[in-house]
Amino acid sequence: MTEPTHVKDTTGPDIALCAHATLRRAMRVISQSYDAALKPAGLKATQFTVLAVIAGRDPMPMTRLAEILVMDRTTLTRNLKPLVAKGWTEIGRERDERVRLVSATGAGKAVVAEAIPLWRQAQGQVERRLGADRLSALLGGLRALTEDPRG
Amino acid sequence: MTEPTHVKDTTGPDIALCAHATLRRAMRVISQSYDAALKPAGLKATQFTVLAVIAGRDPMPMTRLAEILVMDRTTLTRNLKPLVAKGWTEIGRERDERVRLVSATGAGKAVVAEAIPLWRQAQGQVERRLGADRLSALLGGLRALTEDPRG
DNA sequence: AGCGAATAAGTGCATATGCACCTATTATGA
DNA sequence: TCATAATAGGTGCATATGCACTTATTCGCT
Repeated sequence: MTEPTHVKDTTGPDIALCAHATLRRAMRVISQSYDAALKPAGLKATQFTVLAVIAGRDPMPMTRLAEILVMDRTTLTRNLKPLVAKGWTEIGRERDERVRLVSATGAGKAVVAEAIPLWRQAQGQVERRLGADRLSALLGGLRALTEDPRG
Repeated sequence: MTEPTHVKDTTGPDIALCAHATLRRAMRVISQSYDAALKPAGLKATQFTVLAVIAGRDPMPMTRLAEILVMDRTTLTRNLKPLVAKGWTEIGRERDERVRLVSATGAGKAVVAEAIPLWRQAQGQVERRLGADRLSALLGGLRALTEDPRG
């Protein structure tokens, strides 16, 4: 690879072409949109994502959940804290004392159910904005960015 | 960080279709890639973005910089702290005592120059992965997501 | 049985993020 | 001029993020 990007001056690369800067900027904007939509349910967007995944599955080890969420294990540990504090998530044990089994409580599943229509609002806004096709292509590109080259 | 895994959810919305979850997941992966590439320069990816923008412009008020970066004003205040602490950024004053003028020091501009080849590495990886056309389309979609509907 | 490797998870540190609320300064208008 | 609004910015609180390091438990092998 010779010239991956075009940098026209000596002061810096064009931030508009930077995949990281563009992603992070979009993430900030979209997060606020989803956070606002989910506010009536008392959930942040990130918490909704975690809780929705937990709610649809059997209790599973932290590391497994982190894999599913493509999230650092130690980040997950802390992201679960407010969910446990609110009684939406439980941390259980099994024979192997090293393992923590994460699961959603009844209240947790109820909150997810309550939040789904709110989530749909935010998701609908994005869809209307880009169009279903463009959004689908966008998410596909993001997934391609995220996938393990070896996987 | 862990490897991506297929997510199938029978009770809630499919997280794979959620714009927020997909964006955030991609952001985590890409951030780590850029952070790792920029590590030799002693910069995080977010710091590089801020510093690169500052370095290419005249001193400007915090609020103006926050607008350019599409970043919350109070987030910017704190993001500048480590940059000031390392002597890469300066906060100046003008006649209007309310205003803080943000600018890059000589050392700050030097660090950006040092980091640009490292940034190119990370950017090149992403380009090779998706192809220039797909990456261009992806970033275009992300910008469309970020833009103010009212212009 | 017992030792070392592997595995599962937590902590310390530093940064990133944004809302609600606050202070300080400047502009405005009766 | 002075009360008030508008503007620029900071703080407190809570969460999100991940690397380096640590602890606890189990596995594998001899």
